[in-house]
Amino acid sequence: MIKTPIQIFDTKLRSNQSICISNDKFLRVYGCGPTVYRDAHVGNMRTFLLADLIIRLSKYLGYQVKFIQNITDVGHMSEDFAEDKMLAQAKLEAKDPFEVAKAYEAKFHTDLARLNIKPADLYPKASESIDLMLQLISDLIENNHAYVGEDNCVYFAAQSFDTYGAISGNRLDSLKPGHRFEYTEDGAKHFHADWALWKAAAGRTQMIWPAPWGAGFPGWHIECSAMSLKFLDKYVDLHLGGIDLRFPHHENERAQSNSAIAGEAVALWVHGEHLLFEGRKMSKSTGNVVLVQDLIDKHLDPLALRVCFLENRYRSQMDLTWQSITTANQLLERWRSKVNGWKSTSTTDPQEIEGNLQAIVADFCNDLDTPRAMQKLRDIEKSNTISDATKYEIFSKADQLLGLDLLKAPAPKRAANAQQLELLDLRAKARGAGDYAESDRLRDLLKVEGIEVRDNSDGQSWSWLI
RNA sequence: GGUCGGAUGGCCGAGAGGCGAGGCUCGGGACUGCAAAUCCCGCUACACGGGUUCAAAUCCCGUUCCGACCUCCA
Repeated sequence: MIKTPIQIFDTKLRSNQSICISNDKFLRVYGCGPTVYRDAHVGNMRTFLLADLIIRLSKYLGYQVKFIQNITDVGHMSEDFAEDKMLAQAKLEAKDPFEVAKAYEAKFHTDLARLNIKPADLYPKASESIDLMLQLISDLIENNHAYVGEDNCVYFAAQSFDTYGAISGNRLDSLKPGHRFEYTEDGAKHFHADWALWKAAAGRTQMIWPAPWGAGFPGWHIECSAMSLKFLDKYVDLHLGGIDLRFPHHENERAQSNSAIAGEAVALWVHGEHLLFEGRKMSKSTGNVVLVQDLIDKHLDPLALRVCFLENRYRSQMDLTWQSITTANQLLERWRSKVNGWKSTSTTDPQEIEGNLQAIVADFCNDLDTPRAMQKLRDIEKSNTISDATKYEIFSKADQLLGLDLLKAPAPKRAANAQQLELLDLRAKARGAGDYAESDRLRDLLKVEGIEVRDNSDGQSWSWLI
């Protein structure tokens, strides 16, 4: 057991815990991935960034990591059968459900790359892990944690698992149904809190598989148990996901996994808080869903999002706004421009570099206190005592953790069109001739075009307004 | 009803017993033909009521308000 210096808040124990490498070889990380029935929005990305930050930090400290993230392409059900998300979307797009899943999965990977989120070692798909799940379900029936209902569905017996509720704090007897949902007793479950491991096909014809209990498809929670136990060799050092998954998903997953191996299957449960957009929960019905592509469409660097996320602790709910994104974009541009300017000048101060990096790493190790690390970088940026070359070294090394491409040259400017160039030229001439009334008029016209003109000692320059 | 979190200046947000984080906005100044950018200066806050302490935004007790989850969700 290797105890790393990384401390992270464990939802189950409600306190910071050290991340440990239980097999002495590599950190075993499992993260709940997307259900690929729609585009992943920026809120999803925040959760995926959480895994990236921990993995970058671990690797920076010299540890090996094995990271598994599932792709849910089947079985993520609504209560209502007819509304399986995959199938509903497939119907909407008039495509084969697997085709739909494939398309959204590809987009998911694209968005991760845009945010410099490094890929997992493996992305197992639920649809390709049916055998694993069948085996696990059989094992659970075998050791009396699950039963086949009269409806040919297989249910997990919640009461067979002693510490059910340890993650969320819910107690089985308090989980009385009926507050938010009208609970209808379907008769097949022995207990209201039991959940389906295997759903009988009933009338369904797509995305179903044969099973000992009859054709059907897996429940949502079972895939994460099956995959994490299989691909991480029956023990997870760190399990990640969004806060909403704390209950019931992770509670159920824990019950399944622990029951299967007759022990604790996950050392630490870590949850990322949700994101609001302009003060409200991001949702289709509110109409405020923001995608990574939307940033690109607005000519913003997707990494500006990363800046926003880094400036807020992963464990606090944050409100994202276009204002905060554009501000972050400006910071990114400023840093890149400065970092490039700091390069290849003066001498470095190895002690200064080491001290600052250690302090930044210490912030990361302290439950990913990225806002504090960002602040340290702002201080270093402004310091009068640290040499430029030293600043360059600090920023370039810190970027291994931040993932902001700080060494990249500032974004090349989009070219203006012929008419805009003409206006710029006219303005330069008017100003050169001392015709300020005309040059100001042209500056206003250019502003309408989204161009901001600046006058410098050596003439005019311009940039796009965001 | 149960569970988990919150409440800090105009706004956003750190801090977790004693030194007013920082960012954004705004106001003043330098620079500028004017702007912009940049730099300098300014803006003294911790929901409420008790308590502990030499000292409380921070700890304790109580209250109010807000959000999330409760078998959809990152």
